[in-house]
Amino acid sequence: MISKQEERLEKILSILKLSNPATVNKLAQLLDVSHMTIRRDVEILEKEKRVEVFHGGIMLPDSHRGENWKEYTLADATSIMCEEKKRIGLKAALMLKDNDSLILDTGSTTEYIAQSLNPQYSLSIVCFTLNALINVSKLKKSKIIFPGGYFHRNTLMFESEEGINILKKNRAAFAFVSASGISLSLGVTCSNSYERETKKTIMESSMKKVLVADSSKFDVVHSTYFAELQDFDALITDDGIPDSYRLFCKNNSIELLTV
Amino acid sequence: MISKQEERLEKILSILKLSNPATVNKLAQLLDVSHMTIRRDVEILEKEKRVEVFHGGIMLPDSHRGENWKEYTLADATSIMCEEKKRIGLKAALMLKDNDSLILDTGSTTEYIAQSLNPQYSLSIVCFTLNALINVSKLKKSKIIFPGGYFHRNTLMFESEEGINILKKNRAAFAFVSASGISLSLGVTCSNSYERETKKTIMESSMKKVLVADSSKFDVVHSTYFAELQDFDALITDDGIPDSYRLFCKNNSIELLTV
DNA sequence: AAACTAATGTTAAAATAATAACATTTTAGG
DNA sequence: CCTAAAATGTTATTATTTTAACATTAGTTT
Repeated sequence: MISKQEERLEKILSILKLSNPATVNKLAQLLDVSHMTIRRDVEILEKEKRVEVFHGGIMLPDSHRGENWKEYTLADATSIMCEEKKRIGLKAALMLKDNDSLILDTGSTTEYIAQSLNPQYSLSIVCFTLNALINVSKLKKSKIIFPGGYFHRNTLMFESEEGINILKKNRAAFAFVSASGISLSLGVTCSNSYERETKKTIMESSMKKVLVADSSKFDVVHSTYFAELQDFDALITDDGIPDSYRLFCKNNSIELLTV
Repeated sequence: MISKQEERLEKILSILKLSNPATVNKLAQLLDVSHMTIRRDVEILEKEKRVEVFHGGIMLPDSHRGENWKEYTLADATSIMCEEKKRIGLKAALMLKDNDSLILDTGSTTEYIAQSLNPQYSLSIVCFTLNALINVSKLKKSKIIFPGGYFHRNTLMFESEEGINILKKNRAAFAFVSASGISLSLGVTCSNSYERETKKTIMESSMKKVLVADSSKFDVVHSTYFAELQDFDALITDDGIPDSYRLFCKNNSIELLTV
């Protein structure tokens, strides 16, 4: 025998699937019971982790929706320089106009670019990471090229010799390149040697090369060298960077955008 | 000139992307403004249909959320033969043991295979579609190879000459191949010509070739021919298939698994 | 810099939601 | 059919959120 309550629990979940979140009163009205009954039901569902409750509403937990991004993102709201990265990403996206082509390098900053791209534009986008791919695949009007290869779980990057060959066949108006270290004396570096060939090829295939990096990356050196700062046409960062870099950009006619 | 308010509006949307829904107070605290400022901002966003407001919180409308996982799946619970496909997918996944290698073809049935793979196993997986990739990327112990290339939005498939080359470098114990038509006289067919090269190469690179297809695909022909039924070592389907195929499998020592 | 305007902040009152205690109804067992 | 227990409903209280009116601050113009 199935109890009335069990039936209601399922009905509540069904309702939530269709309109998430819902209020206690709405559920009470729909199921024709008092708000306290709904509260008691919801309490059970919450203990079983089947719903999440907050003041004013009930909703399905992330895991029961498509929303469990955490698996596919490097962009963590609690991470350092998160706000700066978001601003940098937005600034980069705003450089583009309809019908532009771009190459998106790896990293969390470039993920914010992907999130900020205008869905109304018909862009041509090349990218290399699962997090970027998931974001750009939503852009219905844009053409997506994903060179692919072997998966590196920590960076969510795919890379291969053949992927490089696909990249070499393509050209882009813009390349948005990330870095984990930028130094005036030792150049621009990243953390993983497998990134090097891709990054170098990105630079060779694009017209306007834009370095995107928050200020924590400056005067920092990582293991793998892939470019000099003067190889870039523009730099988007936040205003925490040392003055020496401002001067260097001025002297080398690198467009400096601080957000 | 971009106003402070416009900046905040974007920030609010960014925050919502990462934690949906959010309360007015949370936003006020994060953005370091008063709750009234947030309210006035949210009012604007609501008028522009960019957020939805309810007593106790603000959230992104469905279309702007990660919740629309429909973007990344071919497996629609309301589609025909859905239950059969799920059972076929599970049966296929159960053929595997730890440390096995496999190639996952395109389609909704193979998506169910991806969903059914054992996360405890250390598998080596090659796949070609975004929907499969999103599922297998969760398998933390498995190695993922994604040949990549040009994106076809309707099938979520990526394909390219270079992708084929990556595939040729790899071998797998199992290939799970899908089809949109199976006929004794006209062979095994799919709907898109761009799938052909990939499918043929999958067959060449794998030891045990398993055709996965629900019974609605039998005695059906589609535009692109890529294999004969006897090229397969096993067939997983439901028991709605015509007897002629049962006989054919027996005569050609194709292992027939019905679920 | 003064005056004006727009934006933001403060506060208190009103509306809504959550909680708790108790009343009523329903259900199951004898 | 009666009783006890469980489930549900009612009501009052408390907590939270929303609204609205007004005060303050920041930005612009002259």
